[in-house]
Amino acid sequence: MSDQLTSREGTRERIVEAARELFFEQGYNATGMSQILNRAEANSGSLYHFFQTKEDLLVAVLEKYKLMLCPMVIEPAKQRASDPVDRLFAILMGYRMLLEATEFRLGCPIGNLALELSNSHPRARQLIEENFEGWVGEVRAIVDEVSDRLPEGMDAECVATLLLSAMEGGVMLARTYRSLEPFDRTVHAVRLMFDQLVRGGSEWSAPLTATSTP
Amino acid sequence: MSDQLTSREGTRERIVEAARELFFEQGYNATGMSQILNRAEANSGSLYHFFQTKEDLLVAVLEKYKLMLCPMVIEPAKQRASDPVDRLFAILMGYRMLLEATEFRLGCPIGNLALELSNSHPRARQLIEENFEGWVGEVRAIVDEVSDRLPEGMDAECVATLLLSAMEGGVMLARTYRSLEPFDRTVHAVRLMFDQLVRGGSEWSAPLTATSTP
DNA sequence: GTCTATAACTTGATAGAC
DNA sequence: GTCTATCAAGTTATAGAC
Repeated sequence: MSDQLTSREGTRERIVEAARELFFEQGYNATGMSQILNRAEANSGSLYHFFQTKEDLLVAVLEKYKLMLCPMVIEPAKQRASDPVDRLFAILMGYRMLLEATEFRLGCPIGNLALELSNSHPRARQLIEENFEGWVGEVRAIVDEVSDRLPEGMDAECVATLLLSAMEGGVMLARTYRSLEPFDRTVHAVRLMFDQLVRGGSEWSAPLTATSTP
Repeated sequence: MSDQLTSREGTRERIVEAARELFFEQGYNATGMSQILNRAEANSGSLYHFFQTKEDLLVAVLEKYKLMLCPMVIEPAKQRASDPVDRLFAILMGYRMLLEATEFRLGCPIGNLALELSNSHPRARQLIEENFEGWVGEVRAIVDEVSDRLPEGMDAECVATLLLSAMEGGVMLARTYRSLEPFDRTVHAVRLMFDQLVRGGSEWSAPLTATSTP
């Protein structure tokens, strides 16, 4: 760290951040390099000094998202709730808050790029996969805390994957409908099923097997 | 019908179909008009005779998808299963089959366009909403057949919305991972929760209230 | 590392003959 | 309704001075 006296890295970071915001708001193909340069207040020469192609810049954005997962998504949710199950839904509520605050313009930046680029940009696809994998890993770690209460045939990986799918789908519907209702309906359905699944929630810790009464 | 002797409508339909395929495979912004003309084997003059702008063509594609929902998605699934709950999951399996057949290149054409265009193309956003609304309506009608077995606090609209969100999220993950595993995990989790929710499936029709034993 | 100017190409869309 | 030719603007990327 601090290995070189040269370059405060200010310009590079400004460019990555501008690209990140614009890709988030408009998508990758709809965002032009000139637009990125405007927002970053940088010049073409600077951009292509750091990144050889537009796709290289996209890669840098997706690397940044991997670093942002915990400080921006996971930790804030953990601070808002202490019970494991509540923490899972606090993560989902983070996306709900963003949808509301931006009037449905912003949802999940990764999901945004996933469908647009998975067929055409292999390096981006790989990094998007790693971003999803990070999300599922963090969420699975929380689910693991209550995994003794999961019924047979259901493991923490399954639950975490469902939470990610439901979140991404719910965000997609909310942005399309410009309403929180489909997102809320999705989360409500998951929560209700979830409560039946990890029967009893945090108060009880009695492990459950196939057929049992509350 | 057959109101005019002129124009067999062949060209217009070829253009719409070519655009539909390319938007599905590549997205809207990544598809150029010239590419559409190539695939449709038509000329620029013909295209702009039928559609004033690229967005007008997109609108025609989304109108076509509304007509395709039942014959291409709902009815085939209904033919593959007779029990209502099985029919719901047969619809999801339709998307799984498409993912598999296209090696994860094609998932849901509407979800594809939803995230790309919801911020920037109001007319498209409205039509995408109508497509989702059609899907949820068809699925809700199936859920209604077992709605007497849903627990308190859960209605058919909620269940149908969860199924759409889970499908869209599952498709997104499968296309990103280039694997059916995340899709299957998602569906498996929903199915397990579902079976607990509409306890017993089609054999039993005993309505359930809050706390009860299997 | 940053600047300006611009190359090389593609884009969505149009004009006008047929 | 179809054709060819083409426009103006925008695209990603580069060149070369500073």
